[in-house]
Amino acid sequence: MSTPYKPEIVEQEAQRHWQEARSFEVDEDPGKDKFYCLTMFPYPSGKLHMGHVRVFTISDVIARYQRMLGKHVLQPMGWDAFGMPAENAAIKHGVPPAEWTYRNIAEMRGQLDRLGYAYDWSREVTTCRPEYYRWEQWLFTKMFEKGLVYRKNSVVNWDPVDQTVLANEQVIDGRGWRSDALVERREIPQWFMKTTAYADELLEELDRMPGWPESVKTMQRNWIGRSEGVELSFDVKGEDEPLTVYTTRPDTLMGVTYMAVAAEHPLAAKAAKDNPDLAAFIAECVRTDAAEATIETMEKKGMPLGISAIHPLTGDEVPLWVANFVLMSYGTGAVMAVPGHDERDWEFARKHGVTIKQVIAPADGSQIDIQEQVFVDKGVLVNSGEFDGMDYATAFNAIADHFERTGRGRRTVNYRLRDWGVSRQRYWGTPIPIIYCDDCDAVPVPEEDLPVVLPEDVTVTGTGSPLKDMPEFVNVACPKCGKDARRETDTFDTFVESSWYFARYACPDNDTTMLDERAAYWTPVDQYTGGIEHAILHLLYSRFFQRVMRDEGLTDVSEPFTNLLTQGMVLKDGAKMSKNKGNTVDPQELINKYGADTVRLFMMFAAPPEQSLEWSDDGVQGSYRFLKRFWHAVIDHAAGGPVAALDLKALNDAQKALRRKTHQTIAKIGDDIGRRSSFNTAVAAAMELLNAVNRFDDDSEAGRAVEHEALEAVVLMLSPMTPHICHALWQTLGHDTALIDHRWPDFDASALELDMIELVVQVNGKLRGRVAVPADAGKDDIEKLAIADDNVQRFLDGKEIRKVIVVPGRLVNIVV
RNA sequence: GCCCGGGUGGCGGAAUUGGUAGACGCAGCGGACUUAAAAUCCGCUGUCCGAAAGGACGUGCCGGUUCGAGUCCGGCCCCGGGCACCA
Repeated sequence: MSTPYKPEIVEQEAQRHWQEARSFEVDEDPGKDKFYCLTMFPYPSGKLHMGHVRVFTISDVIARYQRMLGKHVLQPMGWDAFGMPAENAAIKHGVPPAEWTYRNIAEMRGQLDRLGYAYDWSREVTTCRPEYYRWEQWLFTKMFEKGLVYRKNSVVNWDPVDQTVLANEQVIDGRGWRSDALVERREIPQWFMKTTAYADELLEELDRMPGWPESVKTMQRNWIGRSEGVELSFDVKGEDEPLTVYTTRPDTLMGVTYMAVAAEHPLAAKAAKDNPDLAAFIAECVRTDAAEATIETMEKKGMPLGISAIHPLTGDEVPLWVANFVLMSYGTGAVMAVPGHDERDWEFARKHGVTIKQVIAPADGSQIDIQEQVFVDKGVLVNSGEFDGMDYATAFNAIADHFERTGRGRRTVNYRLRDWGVSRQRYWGTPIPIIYCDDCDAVPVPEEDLPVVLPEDVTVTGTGSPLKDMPEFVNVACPKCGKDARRETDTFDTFVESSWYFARYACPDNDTTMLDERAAYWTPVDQYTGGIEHAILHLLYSRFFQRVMRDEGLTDVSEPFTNLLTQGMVLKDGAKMSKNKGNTVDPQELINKYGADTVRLFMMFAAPPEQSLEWSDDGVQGSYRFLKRFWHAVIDHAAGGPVAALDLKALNDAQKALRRKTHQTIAKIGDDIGRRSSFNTAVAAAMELLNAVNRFDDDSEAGRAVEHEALEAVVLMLSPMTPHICHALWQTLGHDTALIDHRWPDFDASALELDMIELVVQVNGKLRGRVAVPADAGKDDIEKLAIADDNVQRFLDGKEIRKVIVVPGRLVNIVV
C-alpha cells in the first residue's frame, strides 16, 4: 500500500517551507530581471468568494511560472478597504466600519494563506490606514495648486425621506432602497479632477499598448469618445444670451426643426413661471435617478416651451422644447434636433408631431421617404440652399467656415469623457483635505497638517455622514488667515485609492514621500490581472493618476500596466456571483473538503481565463481524482528505486513515443502559459501526459528512465497551478532541494522528430481517408498515396480530378 | 438605448494562422475488483441509418465568400459585462 494523498498535510508542509525560507519576500536587485505581477486588490467584504479565488490563482500561476523562468518576481497583496458595504454593515449591526473592515481583513488574510499564494506580505497595503491615504490627500493638494482639481455643482440621487445621497446601486426602479421613496436629482457642489486634461494622451497611448486586449482598448477609446464637430449658437427670441450647441453633423444643420433643453435649464425655468403644466412636467423630469442607463432607456418625453430660437442660416423660427433626455450637467444643457437624420430626434418628432425635413440624400442616388424611415448615413446635401450637392466633408467645412467667418461658431474637438467627480457624501472614505473659510474660500490642508485622519470611533445611522455631527472634526482654524473655518466632510470616491496602490506596494513604509526609488525599480506593473468589469473606470482612472504622479515628478512611468489580463466573471445561475444577489458559493467549504490544490486546479481547468465561468459543483471532484492519480503515479514510480541515466540511443519505439509526448507537452504548456495565458489547455496537456505515463508499462531500466523524465516534467509544469502537491512529489522523485527554487524544464527538439506522419485525405472538402507518408515526402508522392487509398477511390470513381491541394503536414484535398 | 464580449455533445470546454469538429474533464452506460458499498481500474458514449465497413446530418438563426468556414463577410436572435456614486 502506498501513502494516501492527504492534501491538508501536504499543503501545510509546503507552506511551512515557503514561510521559513521567506520564499516570496523580494528586495530591489538591479542586477536581476524584475517581473511585477499584480492582481486587482480585493474589497474586504468578509470572506473570499469564487471570483477572488479565480483571479488570485491566475495571477499566482503567472507569478510562479515567471519565477521558474528565472525572473525576480514581486507579487504583493493588499486591501481596497474603504467603501459602502462597511457603512451598510455598520447600520445593520451597529459595528463601526473600521472594526468591521479590520475583522474582515484578518479573516480573508487567513483564507489567502490557506490557498498558498506566493505573496510578499511584507508589502501589504491597506487603504483605510492614514499612512496610506495621507499621500493621496497630499497629491490632491498638489493638484489643487496646479488647477487640476476644481469645485462645481453636480447631480446626485437624493432620497427625500432618509435625507441622504444615494449611490446609483442604491436606487431600485427609481426609489431609495431603504426608504422606498421616489428619488430626486439634486445639484450640490462637488470636487472634480480634470481627467479631460489628459484625454488626448490617454487616447493616443492606447495605440502603443500591445499588451492590452483589443476589447478593453476599444471600450476605452469609445469611452473617451473624441469627436470633431462644430460649436454654434442660436439666438433666442426675446433673450440676450444665445443658446450654444455642439454637433458632429453640421452638414444636417438645415434640417434642424426644433431644439431641446434640459429640465434644469434657465430657459425652461423662465418659461415655466406662468405655465403650470410646464412647471409640473419639469418637476416630473427631476424625479428620476441620474444613471445614464436609466435616462437612455426611459420613455422620451418633452413639452414645448412656447419660445423660439432663430435658425442661424435661414432666420426661420425653431421651436424650443424641454426634454427629459437632455442633461444640464453634460455639455451646454441644450441640443439641436435634426429629426430627418438622427434616430432619437426622429422618434421624438414622430411622437410629438414636429416637422421632419430631409436635407441629406443617399450618395447612390436612391430614393427614401424620410417620413417613414430615418436616414442617418452620410450622403449628399439637399434642400440646403447654397450647400446643395455637397458631400459630408465639403459641407462640414463650408458650414464650419461660415460660422467661423461670422463669429457665431467654431470647429471644436469634443470628448465624451467627463471630469472625474471625486466627492462622496459618505463617512467611510478618505477625508478630502479642504477647509472652507468665509474669507479665503476653499483652502487645501497644508502638508504639515496631513494626514487629515478619519475618526474611527463613530455611530453610523444611514442618514448622512456622522462626520457632520463631530465638531472636533469639523471646526478648525483657516490655515491661511486663522479665522474659524469648517473642514470638508465629504470623502473621496474609493476609486481614488485604487488608482495608485500598485505603485505604493513598492514602498509602503515610506513616511516622507509618496513614491521613492524602489517604485522606480518595480513599476510599471508587468502583468496586471483583474475582472473585465473594471475595463473602463478603474483602469482609466489609474492611467490618469499615473500621469498626474509623473507630472508631479514622482515617477517617469506613464502607463501603469504593461500587460493586462481581464478575467471573466464567475457566474452562478447566469449572473455575476455577488453578495448582493445572494448567489455566492463559499470556496472555504471546497478547500476544507478537497484542499487548496484541487480548488486551484479546478479554477484553472474549468474555463479559459478571459471567459466567464458558469459555476457548477460537478467537476471539482474530477480535479481531486486527477491529483490522487498523479500522487499515486509518482509514488508508485519512486517505489521502484533510483533510476539510471537516460541513454537516448538505446530507446525502443514505445520509449521514444513517450519521450516525444513529454517534450511535445513541455513545448505546449510553455506556450500555453507563457504566450497564450491558456491555463485550461495547459492542464489538459499535463493530464494527457500523465495518462500516457499510466498506460506506459515498461519496468526496464530505459523504460523507468523515460518515465522518470515524464513525471519530473509533469511535477514541474503543474507546480504553478498546484504548488503544494508538486512540492511534495518533487521530494518523492529524489530531490533534496525545494521545487520552488527549480527552473522550468527545457524541451529537446530532437525528441519531437518523426519518420512517418499521418495526413488526412479529403474529396471535395469531405474527409474520406487517412494515409501515412514519410515526413520528408514530396508533393507528387503524397498525391499518389492519397489517390491510391481505397475509400478515396470509391469517391473518385469515374470522376475527373480537377485540382489537388496539399497542405504540408496536414491534409490533401482532391477536387473532382 | 449605447459600447464591449460570448453562443460548439447531456454538462464545462478543445480546435493557436481558413485545413481531421468534439482534445481534456464531468455526468451516463457496461465490465473488473468486493460479501456489499465506497474508492480504484478497464471499455463505450454528438445525432440518425447500418451487423459491420461505411454513410448522412451537425458549432444560436438566415444568407454570402472559398477547393475547404466553428473560424472570414452581411443581416438577425439570445445571454453576460460596462454606462461615470457597487467594487
